[in-house]
Amino acid sequence: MASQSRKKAITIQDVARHANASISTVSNVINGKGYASESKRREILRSVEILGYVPSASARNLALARTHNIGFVLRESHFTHSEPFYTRIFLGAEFESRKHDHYVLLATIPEDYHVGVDTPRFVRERNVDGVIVAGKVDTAFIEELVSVGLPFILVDFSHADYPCLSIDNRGGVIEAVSFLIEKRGHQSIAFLGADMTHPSIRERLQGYRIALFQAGIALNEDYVITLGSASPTHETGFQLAGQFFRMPDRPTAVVCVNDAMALGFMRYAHEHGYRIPDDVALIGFDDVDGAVFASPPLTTVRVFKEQFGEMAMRQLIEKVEGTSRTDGSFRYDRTTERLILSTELVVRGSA
Amino acid sequence: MASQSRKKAITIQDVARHANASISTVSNVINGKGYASESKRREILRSVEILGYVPSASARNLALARTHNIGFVLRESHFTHSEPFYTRIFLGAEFESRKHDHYVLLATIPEDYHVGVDTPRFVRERNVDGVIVAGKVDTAFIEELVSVGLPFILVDFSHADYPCLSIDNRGGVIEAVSFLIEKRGHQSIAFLGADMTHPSIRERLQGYRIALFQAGIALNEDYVITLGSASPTHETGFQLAGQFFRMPDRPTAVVCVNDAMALGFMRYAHEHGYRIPDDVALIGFDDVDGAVFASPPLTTVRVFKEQFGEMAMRQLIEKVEGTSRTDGSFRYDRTTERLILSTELVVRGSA
DNA sequence: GCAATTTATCGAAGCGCTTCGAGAAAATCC
DNA sequence: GGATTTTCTCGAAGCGCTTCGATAAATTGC
Repeated sequence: MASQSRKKAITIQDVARHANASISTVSNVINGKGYASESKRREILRSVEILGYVPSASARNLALARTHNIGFVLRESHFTHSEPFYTRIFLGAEFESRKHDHYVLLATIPEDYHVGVDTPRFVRERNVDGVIVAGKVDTAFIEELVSVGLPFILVDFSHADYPCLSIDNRGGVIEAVSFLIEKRGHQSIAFLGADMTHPSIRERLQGYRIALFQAGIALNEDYVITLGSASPTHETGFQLAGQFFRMPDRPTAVVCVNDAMALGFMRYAHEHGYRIPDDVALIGFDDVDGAVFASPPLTTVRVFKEQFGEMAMRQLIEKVEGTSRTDGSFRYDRTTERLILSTELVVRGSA
Repeated sequence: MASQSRKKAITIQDVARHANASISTVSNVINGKGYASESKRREILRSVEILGYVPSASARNLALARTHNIGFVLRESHFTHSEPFYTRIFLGAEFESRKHDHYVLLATIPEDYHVGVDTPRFVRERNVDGVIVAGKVDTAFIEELVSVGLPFILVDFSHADYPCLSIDNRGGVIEAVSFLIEKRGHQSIAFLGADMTHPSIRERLQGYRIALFQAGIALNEDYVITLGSASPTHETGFQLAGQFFRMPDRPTAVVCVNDAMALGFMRYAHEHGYRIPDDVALIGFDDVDGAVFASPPLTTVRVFKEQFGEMAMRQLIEKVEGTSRTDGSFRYDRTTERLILSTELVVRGSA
């Protein structure tokens, strides 16, 4: 039965005794440090093998002041069971961490963060070597990390002063809008958004403006339909859709700031007899799981969420380990330590 | 910048010095053990406050031989990025663990497990207090856990000899089939399945038989359409749908062993002009994310995945902590340490 | 051939915490 | 009031590992 008590494990002591060597020599051999004669080394390794010795993580952590754990922090509201965006970033990070022999510990923090009170346990207990901060969080938290001296990287939340990894929001929307203009011949395109103070969302709006500019289409501010304070949810999309369809001279295409809103928009359209993409072409952003199941399937800007998490983890671990490297899939700007992950336009039925 | 080196943290030493007490007294006060005069206690607590002391997790782990970590193990193939079932169980467990001040470490093991080689790092390094095993895994692994003496609980994989938490597969299917018979008036119902050696799947088939029996409907073995060796995937469902529709005297309703197959079945039906639920009523099992987006939305037996993980975590932590309790949402059988999580029939458009 | 290195090996001092006595002081008992 | 018992406080010994000298033996240099 599994209820039997924990077995007393083999320690380095046992190995030393068995190999007729000192503890320090065993340690050296295991970690490939210092000197050791071939004979001794062999003997020790053999003992390790025979006894099935594996160093205790706890002891090692204490001695080295290093845990091989990475913290992953996001806002409580971002980790609801229904919202898969950050969850998938988390999974990507988790996946990557294992390749590097690290574990990831998860923690959420409230929207209004209070230093000390809300500090994730693992940072207080020094149980992580670094932390990944996902999404928009209270800057107080970030400053706390800085003051504690814990390496970190921000994901999906750009901040001028700190290392961060963000989506190419601007580029993604530019691609979407350009697609509507060039491939689908739209000339009047609306932009639906919410929570307009969020950096990522501002960048998306910028992308919209830039794309129009590049195409030589004058910006009509009426076509930028937003609900500044609300969150960009399904519901908000539904609401703004109402506003959109009541416009006297409405655009022939819509770009939503994210898929949730696009799906809300779509629902409104369905319920009111408008046809997509015939009456209005629609493009979202994120490529959430539901996008492909919508009818018509939603054309959207895909964000590689798992890859996003993986990359963040890789970056962070490199920093923690003190090395630094780059691979082809992202741009690296040494000076500001910012990485930008590119997106991909997924053309489906809605546009 | 975040690249500054780690700050030297406050230790129990510092507190002792500051409070003019011994280390052991500080430790006692903090952990509410032993004796301490009110004055001393107050002074120590004050110092803790002032210095912002938090015990180091690593040191505590080493001293207590306890990590406050729980391992979560599943098969590699079960944690692919696209299959959300176990992922959600994991998330549920993760969520629950945080309530109990535990962290969860994840690991995957290959299908054909080799003791020693494939052993998750955290069990070898004694970095967890217990482990949750999700889904069907090689028994060699389970036996290894037993031999190491690490408490564990199996999730979604019933095994007579070990503590486990499983879905009420039988009951779920019984409810589905009974619904078809009683509420929808079906008299001939097919069962589509695959991987028939899997315990959970066998139980579902059992449920099918029982329900028919209860309704006094004779079992027609031709209506049990299975592909024993294959996995119950979308593709398999599609394939078996072909077989189903070619039957001369085909049933008016189908119960699939899971949603993936049901969805595959549905696709076949669509592509071949059969209408659901008019030509054939369809019920799945699992209630995956995509079920609600199908057209028509899939009627299915919902499994509360997050809750599943939560419950497993709670059970395990209780065991680890040495306590034991029950709450109303599940049946508890002391003797075999088995929990069965009930399901819920979600009636949507497909039946 | 003898000083200067390099190589081997080990003991001991931490890392930061818990816990087990032991010694004092205070409270309780008849 | 002296013997017990209870309360208080602390030093010291771990937990299992790394690492810093120290010592000794083997190599090297000229």
